[in-house]
Amino acid sequence: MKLKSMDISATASASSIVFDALRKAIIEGQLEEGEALRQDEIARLFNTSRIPVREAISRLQEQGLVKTKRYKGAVVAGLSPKETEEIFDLRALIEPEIIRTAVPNMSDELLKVARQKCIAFSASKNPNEWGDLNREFHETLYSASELKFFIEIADNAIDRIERQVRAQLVMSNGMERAGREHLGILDACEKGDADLASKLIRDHILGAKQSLLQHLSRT
Amino acid sequence: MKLKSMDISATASASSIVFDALRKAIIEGQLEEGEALRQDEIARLFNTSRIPVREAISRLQEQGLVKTKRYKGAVVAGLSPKETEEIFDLRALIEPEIIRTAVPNMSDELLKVARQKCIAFSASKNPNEWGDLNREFHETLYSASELKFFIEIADNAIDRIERQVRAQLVMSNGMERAGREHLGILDACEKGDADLASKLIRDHILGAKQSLLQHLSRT
DNA sequence: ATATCTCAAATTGGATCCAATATACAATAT
DNA sequence: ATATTGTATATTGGATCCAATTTGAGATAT
Repeated sequence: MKLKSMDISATASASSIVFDALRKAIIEGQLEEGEALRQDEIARLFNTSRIPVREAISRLQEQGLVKTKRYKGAVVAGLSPKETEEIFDLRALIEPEIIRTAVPNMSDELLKVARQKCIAFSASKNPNEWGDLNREFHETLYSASELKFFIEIADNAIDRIERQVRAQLVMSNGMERAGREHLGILDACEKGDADLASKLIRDHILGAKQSLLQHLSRT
Repeated sequence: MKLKSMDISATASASSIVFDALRKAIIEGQLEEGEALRQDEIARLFNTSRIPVREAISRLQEQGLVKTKRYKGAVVAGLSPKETEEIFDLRALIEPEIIRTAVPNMSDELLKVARQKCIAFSASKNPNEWGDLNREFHETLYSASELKFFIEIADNAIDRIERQVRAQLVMSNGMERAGREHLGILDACEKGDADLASKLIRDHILGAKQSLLQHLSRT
């Protein structure tokens, strides 16, 4: 048998497609905070029935991306400044540990990919791309870690504040600073200095928190 | 109006009832690892249709309590020793922070309740009760913290290893040691020593991890 | 004019039905 | 006897229908 195999049973169900699409729309800010998710409307958009939509919404609720009330439906979840701060603090606790365990496992190949993301991030002129590349840079580094639950939690935490982080990147010097910090983190990883990388990630996250909270308090 | 009010709109939906019941059955070990969850069977048990059951299962999947495969259904999720270890490490990172912020907010009333749970835990002869009281003790203390996301994550982490922790409590001196450590933690909270309480919680969790991993490696 | 009370439309929650897939077992061929 | 194929049954995924609840516009009373 020379056929290239592929696991057909792993094909996506309607509900998972809807889930992925809604999640993306929420974290990218295409659906704004407080906006209602109409099951019927979404079902029509995806040319399916409301059943998969409801399953997707219940999963989003479990992830904290939407809030639902019985007989009233789901709305995109928002965060108070205090909640935003807590999410950043959570990241500042979790992600340094991820990096610390990831550094010893980083192959040259992975570091090369990370450097590409890093460069692409700093070079990009497209605000929509910034969020993607920023995230891809972090996730590339984290992927070398074996702490899958830590990564799961970091991913969810990032999901919840992604919209705000994207807004912050657009702020004056948000991009420039992030790009500089990314380079420092990458250097530490390349040198194999896990403690330094860990510390820099922490500073990077706490710095972003400060910057975002200031931004929020001014508006 | 002298009527004691109650939010009728907050009455539980069928899917949330099923979710709660399944979650409880899983973490208490009534459903064992790898066991299949048949939608039809569960629907009959709760005298409902499969729709709410499916929503409940998809939420359980998002919580990591079951694993599902398309067209094959859901089975109760298990953990490898390595995964178990990671969950404990996660707890050892998160819960000390929760306690640290909780201690300054603990009312006398709350401390009294915590002490009751603590005493009841040490006094109980019923293994099934141990798990409940152990958890209630921790959650009582944590409830004084305002870190709701941290608590959310700790709750989920505890959910995932609850079965194993219960098994561990039954082990020789598992109960006795836990009871002793609880007292130490409670004392620190009553004295208002947040740093000490935080450190003791960390030791408590890491000690439980060691004890459980030894138990696992011997069987 | 304002507040209260219908009542129809919109929306969600749940039940029932059909389609797609997996599984187990019998039938057949080698 | 073993391996393969066909087939019936069990089970899940999804569509459609009905019931329960909310919402908002208009009617009515004060």
